[in-house]
Amino acid sequence: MSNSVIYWFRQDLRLEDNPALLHAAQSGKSVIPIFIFDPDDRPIGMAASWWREQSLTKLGQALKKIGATLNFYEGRPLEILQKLTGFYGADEIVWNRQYDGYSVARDKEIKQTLSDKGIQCSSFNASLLFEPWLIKNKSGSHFKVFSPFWRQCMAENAPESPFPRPTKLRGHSDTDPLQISLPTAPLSDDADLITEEWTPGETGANRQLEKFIEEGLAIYAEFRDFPDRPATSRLSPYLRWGEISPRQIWSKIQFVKSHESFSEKTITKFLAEIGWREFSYHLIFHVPEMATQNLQSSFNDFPWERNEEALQQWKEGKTGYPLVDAGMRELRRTGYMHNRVRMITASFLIKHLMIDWRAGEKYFWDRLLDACPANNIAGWQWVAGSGADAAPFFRIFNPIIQGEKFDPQGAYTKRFIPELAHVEQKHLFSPWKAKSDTVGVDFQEGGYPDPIVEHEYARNRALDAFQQIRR
DNA sequence: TAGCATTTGTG
DNA sequence: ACAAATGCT
Repeated sequence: MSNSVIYWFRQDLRLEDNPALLHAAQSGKSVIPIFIFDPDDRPIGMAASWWREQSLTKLGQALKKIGATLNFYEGRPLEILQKLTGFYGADEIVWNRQYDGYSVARDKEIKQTLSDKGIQCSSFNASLLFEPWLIKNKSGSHFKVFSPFWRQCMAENAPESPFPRPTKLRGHSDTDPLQISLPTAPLSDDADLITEEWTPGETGANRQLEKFIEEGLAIYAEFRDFPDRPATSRLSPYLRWGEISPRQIWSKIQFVKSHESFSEKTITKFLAEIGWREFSYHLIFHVPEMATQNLQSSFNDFPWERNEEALQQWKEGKTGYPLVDAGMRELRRTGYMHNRVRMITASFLIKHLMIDWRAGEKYFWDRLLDACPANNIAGWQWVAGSGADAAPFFRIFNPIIQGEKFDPQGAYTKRFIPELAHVEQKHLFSPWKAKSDTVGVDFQEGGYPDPIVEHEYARNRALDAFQQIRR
């Protein structure tokens, strides 16, 4: 009586555009939707855990409405799946693919082991517009540079349309003894702003996309780099857990493009950012070692500084560079950081403090709501210049100029650094110059710090280091 | 193969 | 204007 199918949720916490779930629903079998807390997965941080708990709760409710119950487990997926197929007499397991090294290896082992025992394992693409193995350059290998990669993607057939949400699932009335209840993931007190502007879950994701199209898309190309402007999509945490898919975003944007009057430029620019996400997954799939190793091996000789004190000051937003500190404090309090500021804070850690990008990557991973196994790694390597498009001094951001350029009113900076609320704009990004004036900045013990490193000195030191590792 | 591209800063 | 290296066609 093999008439049930196990649906394994991972990073696809939605019902719509979910090919594996649709496949399960259409099989006619009873569906057992499960989520497994895998102890071998890279541990996620507090904010991300909170998000996942919220999202899983919503998912469970949505599944209930269409007739199925979401079950939770903790342990090695292979063992759990093996036991569950036995318990439920399931002859099939379905899931949507992941692309990082650990997941690929794990899923492959599961597929092999269980297929040998007569369990059919089917996987689907639910989180990318283009499968990484389908995009190749003229010499037949994977792209290492974004622009030609995305150009090639755009030359491919348009991505598939989103799959419809299943309207009814045949549930299963039995329960098994392995189940656990969904662990709660509370937030600490200093993360007070995290819950303010987010609604995790599929409904929240779709609302966020609507909101972005209404309020952000038109000004996206012009203002996406201004952290005080509501011009970015803020879809990253939803994309992280698959509460919305790139296909859904793509299709919605195509619809809007043909029905409303957005400029070609702003739409192209936004879709290219979805493209950067695709590119990150493409890279991590083809070069899984990049999670811990420099893409460019010459970087293995880079003279990184070991400086725990500076690393800590960076983490706490106490470097003395207002825009860097504002970004790091935004991250600490909200679990989010604006994209432009991510590049600036990352650049500061790597170039100004000469601290290994992996230390920064880990901290972002631990703190970000949207910490993504592909984007976080690729983003840090991009800033480090340890990838194929290395261009070191193209990417030593001047934190003072960046502030003046992208936070010209100082609203973003002052929001997260109240100590600087009364500094006049011309000194906001170099407040040490205002010291002699009576501008009301407290530089005393516990007040706003002096720069922990001088910009010009740091820039030259970094350039020398890059010179050292040149072949 | 030579030209193009490449989320910038400095003088 | 110039600071460089690499991938790509």
